[in-house]
Amino acid sequence: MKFSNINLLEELARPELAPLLSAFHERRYARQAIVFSPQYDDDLAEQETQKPREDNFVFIVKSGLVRIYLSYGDREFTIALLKPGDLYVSHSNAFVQVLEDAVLLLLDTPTFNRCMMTIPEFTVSIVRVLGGMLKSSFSIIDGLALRDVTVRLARLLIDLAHENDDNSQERLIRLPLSGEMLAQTLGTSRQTISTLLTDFTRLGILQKEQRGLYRILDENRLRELLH
Amino acid sequence: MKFSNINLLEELARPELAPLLSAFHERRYARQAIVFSPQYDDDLAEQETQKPREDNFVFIVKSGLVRIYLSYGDREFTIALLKPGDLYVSHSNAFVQVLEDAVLLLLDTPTFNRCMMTIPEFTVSIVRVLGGMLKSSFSIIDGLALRDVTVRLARLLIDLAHENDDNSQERLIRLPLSGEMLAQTLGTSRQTISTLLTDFTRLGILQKEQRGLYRILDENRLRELLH
DNA sequence: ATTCGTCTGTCAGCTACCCGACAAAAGGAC
DNA sequence: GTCCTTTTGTCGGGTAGCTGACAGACGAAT
Repeated sequence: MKFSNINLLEELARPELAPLLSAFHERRYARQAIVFSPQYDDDLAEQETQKPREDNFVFIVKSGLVRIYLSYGDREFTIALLKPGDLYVSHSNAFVQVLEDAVLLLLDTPTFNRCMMTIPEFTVSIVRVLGGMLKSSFSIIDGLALRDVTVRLARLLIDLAHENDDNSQERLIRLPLSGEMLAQTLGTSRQTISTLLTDFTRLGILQKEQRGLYRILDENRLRELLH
Repeated sequence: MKFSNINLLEELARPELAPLLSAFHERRYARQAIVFSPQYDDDLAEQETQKPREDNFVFIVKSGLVRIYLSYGDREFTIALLKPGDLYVSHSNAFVQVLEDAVLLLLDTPTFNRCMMTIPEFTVSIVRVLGGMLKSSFSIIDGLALRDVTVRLARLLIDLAHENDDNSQERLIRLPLSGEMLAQTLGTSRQTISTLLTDFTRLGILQKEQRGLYRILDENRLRELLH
């Protein structure tokens, strides 16, 4: 769901990275805007013989919410949601969409490559971000290949509960997306998410406060679902 | 299946990277050896509060075949097979196992971090490798979340056919793993792989030459299965 | 307050694939 | 050649989850 804990806005606020920050171009996008749409080719084997893409890009979310997702026909799978401070490096055929009005700091590829050679601190940050993206991707693969939807949903709920640590006494979870969008994040259908949330409620693990807002009544039992 | 096209052995052969090459320690492993076994904790939410792992590591495969995989109970999912020249940076709870006697060039974390700050060429190579790993991971996620097993197998076969470009007239595919291991790479069961290979054979797409060796009779029809 | 569009819960039929099991085939060791 | 282990192909029953559909709930706009 989220790629990395590194806040690039804080990193770029450091004085030695000031020239780098000035190289980014600020751009505004309205909600639902598709920032990046890959030239998707179903024939994956041909990718090896294609020229390297010249329109790779890097951006940092300054404000808003951005979704990284894969798409095939009418099916979509959300890989990550990016919040302010998050950086994304495009290396694949993933779509980029703004879910809430956003401001992005964009960096063109030649500048990106030059900065990597001349500003080691930046490059190390990029490595850390890529490492976080990789770890998150492995976790997604683990969920899809080795677990079932119940575990994936339980994981999401626990993650969300911990993101709202200021509500730690209440254990309230505000689902950041509609059921349909959550389903796309967990690789399942909206109906299954609805069914499972109802199951968790009947089991006394959750209590629905209102649409999209749940209270965790028994976190230990939620954690038991992880096994 | 494979992470990146970058051959680090060739990269490290460049004169300016000689000090870096000398920092690697050479280590031998017998087939089946587990090189790295994570302290796997089922409770993923706790990972945010854990100390950073001190035993992250980097290695380059000098010879042999190495498998990167995830494991849960008796289920396993293979993320990648590394061949000579491939580099792996551990950032997650993946296992590392030697499938064929291997020689690895290992780099400890402090040296790794120091070299990243002092040798920009190395850092850029790391970024490119991580980018390749990420792209490959996205492709795996795409296959697991948005496609079915037929597509995943067809992709694998096409990839393998293109890796053996020296046999381009023959379109012979030597499966590098047993049916069971292939199933673990595609997130399915051995029986399903067997059934699908038989289906492809009955459809006139493949012809079985011997165990583990197939000829592609109709590559266009194999590619049609990708849609 | 009303209307409309989106979201949600539920249902029943369907399906892609799993799983345990067994027999046959294949390859390697002796 | 024999023996043993691993691999492979096949079968039939079972299941996690999908899918289309419908009605109700909810929130925003007017």
